[in-house]
Amino acid sequence: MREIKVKKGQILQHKGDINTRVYKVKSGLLRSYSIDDKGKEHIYMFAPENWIIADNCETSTPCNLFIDALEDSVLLISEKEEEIRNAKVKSLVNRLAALQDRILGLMSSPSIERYKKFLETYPAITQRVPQRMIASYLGITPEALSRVRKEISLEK
Amino acid sequence: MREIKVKKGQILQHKGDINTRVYKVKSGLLRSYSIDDKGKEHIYMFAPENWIIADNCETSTPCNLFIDALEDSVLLISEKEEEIRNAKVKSLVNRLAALQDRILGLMSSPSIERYKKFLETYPAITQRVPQRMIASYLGITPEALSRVRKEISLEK
DNA sequence: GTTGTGCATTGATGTAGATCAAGAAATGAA
DNA sequence: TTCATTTCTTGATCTACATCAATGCACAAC
Repeated sequence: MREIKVKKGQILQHKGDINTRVYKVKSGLLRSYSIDDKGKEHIYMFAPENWIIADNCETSTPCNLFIDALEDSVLLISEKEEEIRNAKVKSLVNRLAALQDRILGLMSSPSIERYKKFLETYPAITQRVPQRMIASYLGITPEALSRVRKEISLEK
Repeated sequence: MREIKVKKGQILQHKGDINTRVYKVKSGLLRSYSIDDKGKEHIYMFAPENWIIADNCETSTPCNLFIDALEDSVLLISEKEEEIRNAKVKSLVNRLAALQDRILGLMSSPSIERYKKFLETYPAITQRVPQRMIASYLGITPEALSRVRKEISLEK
């Protein structure tokens, strides 16, 4: 378990790496994302202070995700094996609950609802990343998010 | 931890219930699903033999999911608290990995790719449930799945 | 200052998949 | 068996969101 500092833009993990590390964010902001066949980025998660981020793939298989820093950050790095020994079941179950919500949202809610929920759930993130990244997290294009925001502003 | 038998169609858990139970399937097949504002069902998961199924919500809060039996089944019921004590971190991490795949698939793959992957990943389930339920799991309508299947049959 | 470079917005058009409606085929019950 | 119910398919139309393209803005580098 050691501490490192990374600069904004630095890539910690590439897709295809065999990476056995887990990152805990002490300060700053990381994200994980995939790049699809057409070269499009899809953000899987944001990790601000006190969050833990890693690819959930098997310890020995190549990662599916990239992880990089959206802000200058300070991280604690630990090995997955160690993490598996220390992880609290409770916090994993909470994470399962969040993913369940995300899946059901993707299947049943239109983009405007997903965006409103994001604003409620992660108000701090909204201030810290460009809108196109929120769009990517929501599974829509920046253009679509821009129109959603316009529609919300007209509702008021 | 007790064993019960349930008939096909029997509902084990309603959305809104405070349900602290976890079901392990000894034989048969369960599913969990939500119903959205427009009354549409969205299947969250299928649980065949040896799978564990439950709503991932907080122990004390109302569930988001329905759980029912798609076949006559034999189940082992345990309490969530007990389950949290006994759960293996490894199996939870595997589940996280599966959900990660599902989310990235919903965001980046067209329905035909999601269906092909489903066939590879859960070939047994395909034989046991009506197609409209697979459509529901994939986040598309039965009509759309029917057309996807037609397209696949023409590819060959 | 000027000249990028990335981001947000807006408009025009395209498309995957939804919805609606009708038949056909399979399944189950009496 | 027959009748009813559910499931699957097919066609016509609709819509949410994507794509493509142009413009305006902010902010950083020089």
